[in-house]
Amino acid sequence: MNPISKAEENHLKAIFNLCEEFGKPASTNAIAKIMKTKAASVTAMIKRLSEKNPALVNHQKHKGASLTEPGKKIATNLIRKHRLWETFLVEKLNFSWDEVHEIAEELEHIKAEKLIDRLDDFLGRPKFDPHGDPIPDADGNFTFRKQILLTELAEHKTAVVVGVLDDSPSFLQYLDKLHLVLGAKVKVLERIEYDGSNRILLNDTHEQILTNKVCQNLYVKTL
Amino acid sequence: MNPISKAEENHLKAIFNLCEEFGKPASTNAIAKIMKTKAASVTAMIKRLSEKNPALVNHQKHKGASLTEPGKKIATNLIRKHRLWETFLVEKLNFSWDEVHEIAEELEHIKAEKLIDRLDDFLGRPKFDPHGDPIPDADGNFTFRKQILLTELAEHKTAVVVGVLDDSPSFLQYLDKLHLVLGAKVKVLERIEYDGSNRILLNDTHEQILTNKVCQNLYVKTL
DNA sequence: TACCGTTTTTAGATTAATCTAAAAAACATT
DNA sequence: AATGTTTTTTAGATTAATCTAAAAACGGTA
Ligand SMILES: [Mn+2]
Ligand SMILES: [Mn+2]
Ligand SMILES: [Mn+2]
Ligand SMILES: [Mn+2]
Repeated sequence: MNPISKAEENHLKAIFNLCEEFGKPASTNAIAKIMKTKAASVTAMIKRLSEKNPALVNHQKHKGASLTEPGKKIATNLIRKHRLWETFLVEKLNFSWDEVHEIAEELEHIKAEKLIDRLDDFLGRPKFDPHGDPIPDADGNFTFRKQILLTELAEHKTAVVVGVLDDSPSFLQYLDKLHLVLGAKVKVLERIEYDGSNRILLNDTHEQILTNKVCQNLYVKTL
Repeated sequence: MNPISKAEENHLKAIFNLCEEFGKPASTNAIAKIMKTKAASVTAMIKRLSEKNPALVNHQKHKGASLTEPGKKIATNLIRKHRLWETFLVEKLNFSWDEVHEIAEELEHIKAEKLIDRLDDFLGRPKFDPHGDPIPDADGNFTFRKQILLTELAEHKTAVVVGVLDDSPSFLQYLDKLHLVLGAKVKVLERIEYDGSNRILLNDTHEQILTNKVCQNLYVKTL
């Protein structure tokens, strides 16, 4: 019964992410939305995953799904693989940060522990991926980093861009246009009350306006 | 009807290789053997592939299968991907030549033209893979190289190892043990009539005996 | 607490990819 | 040409992964 299929892996990852985000079991509907399938299909999948040996998800009817320890192990390993491949694509193959997610979505399902460990070495055991998301180590431990949204940075304070909340291609491309790449230095010169937009100083040199929406999706770390 | 599945791709590759090797349509049984399935399953798959739009295989009942031009395009592109990934694994991730086939068997199915072209660039557009097999370019053209089996090299002649016919891990590992890697220089000192074994001089320094079976699976190129 | 809208599950169907067993066709050998 | 063996195809079944439609359960509000 063992080898885990791509569909099963993607469900596990969806459940993991939803549980992390909301701190409670993932609903059938929410999972279906991520998987681009229907709630009925998710119910069937959850049933199969919870009957695996060992069980990969916990599930009581109408109460949502969460992962067991073996399930979490698989999910974090998928995230590890996804983020390492994204890093490879950006660092070694010169892809831009908005192009790599889709491809990594496929590469993450390649099953060869040795491959991913060698890739990790080749990349110099990076701790964060091109979007600033932490890459779990082989044991599933994430590196925690104190970060806040740019909307939470006090006026007149300076910080460095370290990640994004929204990682959609359109947002990432827009950030490129604004020169807001990882590592960029931003100082909040003025927060405009009227519409929540922010006048910022970029890399000590350029002044520009960032909408509230942009600032709500940018993670920064104070110096 | 379009996106081609992994199972379909593997069948196309099997048909391509069989047609190349024997110069005639591939039999259901031969394909089944490569795919590790049954003849009945292959018949079903061939039917589906020949009813695709465009058709990928030519097939008349009881007469074997061969590829159409669109089918050949897909097959050579798979071979290109397989061999580029093998090269990546050996050159960049320090895998040995006997470990890479299985992993490449999975990686070859990742669908992203840009990925494979970038990988090709990253590797320096190699013409041959770690087993000495030619890597087709993006248009499907293979680099031809004049090569013979070591059994065909005349006594007292010198040549360089450029490839293997058998690429099974056990043979490759045995070659490593014999220091018969790609690029090694071999001179046939004596061909022993009794059992077809060969006394050779390796890299101008070491003398050793190679069985007929080994020599029948080693490609060399005269200087 | 009874009702109503929403969410989840069940029931039943479909498609791809495989299997086994049986029938049909092709091939080979007297 | 007749017969027997091998190969290929057909028929029918199975499993994973999905769907739609209907039934059941849940949760909030009157
Ligand atoms: Mn995925
Ligand atoms: Mn990422
Ligand atoms: Mn393959
Ligand atoms: Mn190879």
